Amino acid sequence: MILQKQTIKPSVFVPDKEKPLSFIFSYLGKKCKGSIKETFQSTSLDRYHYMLSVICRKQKVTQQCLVNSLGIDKATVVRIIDYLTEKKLVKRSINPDDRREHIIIPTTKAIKILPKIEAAFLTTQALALKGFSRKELALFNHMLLRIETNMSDVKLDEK
Amino acid sequence: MILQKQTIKPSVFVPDKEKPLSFIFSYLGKKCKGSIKETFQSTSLDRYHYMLSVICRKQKVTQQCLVNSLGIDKATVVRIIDYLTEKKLVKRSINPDDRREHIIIPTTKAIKILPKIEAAFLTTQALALKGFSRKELALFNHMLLRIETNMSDVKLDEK
DNA sequence: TATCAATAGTTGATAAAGTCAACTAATATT
DNA sequence: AATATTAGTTGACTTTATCAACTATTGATA
Repeated sequence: MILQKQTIKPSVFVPDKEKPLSFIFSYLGKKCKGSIKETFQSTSLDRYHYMLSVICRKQKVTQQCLVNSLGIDKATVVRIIDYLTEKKLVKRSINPDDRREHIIIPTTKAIKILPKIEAAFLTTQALALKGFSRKELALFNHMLLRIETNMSDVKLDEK
Repeated sequence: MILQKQTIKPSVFVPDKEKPLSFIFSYLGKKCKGSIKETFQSTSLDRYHYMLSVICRKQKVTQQCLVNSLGIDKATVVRIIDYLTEKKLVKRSINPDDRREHIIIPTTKAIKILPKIEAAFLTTQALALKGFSRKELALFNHMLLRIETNMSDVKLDEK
């Protein structure tokens, strides 16, 4: 007879009063990122998918604009743009109307992989929200929006 | 007359089809962590609030147990426990029933600040979910649970 | 118009948090 | 008794972030 050792292996996600929202959100965020990586198997880009999609979709994206869009530090943006430039996915271009600004231009390579990135977003979303009715989807989205509004004055914690 | 320059300053959180859940969750997670830090102003602990609360509340918490509870690498757990030990908030104690296991024991100092940590969790939660009816709260919680179940097979992305 | 303040971006030093592989010690399996 | 597995540790490394100091450019103002 095999005596299975009784180890404490609690579920990561037991809903109890004590589990803070910070953990739940961060945890689900990591899960979603993991899913996107699984779906978007590409040698050309292993991270910064959302950043690149913003660059591709918006017009005249400056680095400061990305700071505002993503809520990250400008120094971090510099390094990410360096990385994407190295990968030949974007180019910096000085704005003639304000020579301080660097407009980030996606390359054709980036434009090409954009649909795959967005497909990965949709696949992940479909996986996460599987079983949600149309009404529930709308409600959930609205709830997230309300939460964001409620927390708009709170500083981000980037660690 | 002051000519206000028209910069592109989009809201961080515009709900559109293209904004991936990964970003929304991570973003709200950071917001919540920021709120907890704001609320829990303490010299004794600036991070790992949730980790410490799990240690305080559960019985016989081993490091492996924390790996399972928080979904993080065992090497990371080692370093966090080192940090908490240095701060005199926990102690390692070898389990006599299985001398491989280190049971993490909270100190009285940790037990003392636990209510403050939990109060910060509740304050943040109240802020985030402000305006939610009792019914909506239950629904939201249930939706998060469904999402977690949907994604249980997906690997985490720890970056 | 000259001066000063503000803004966009860069850089360097540093910190936090994670990875992976190799390792020890203890326990479980066969 | 030999081997496999598990818990924890360590070292080298990577990613992602911070902050402060810096340049270049533009805006405000006296």
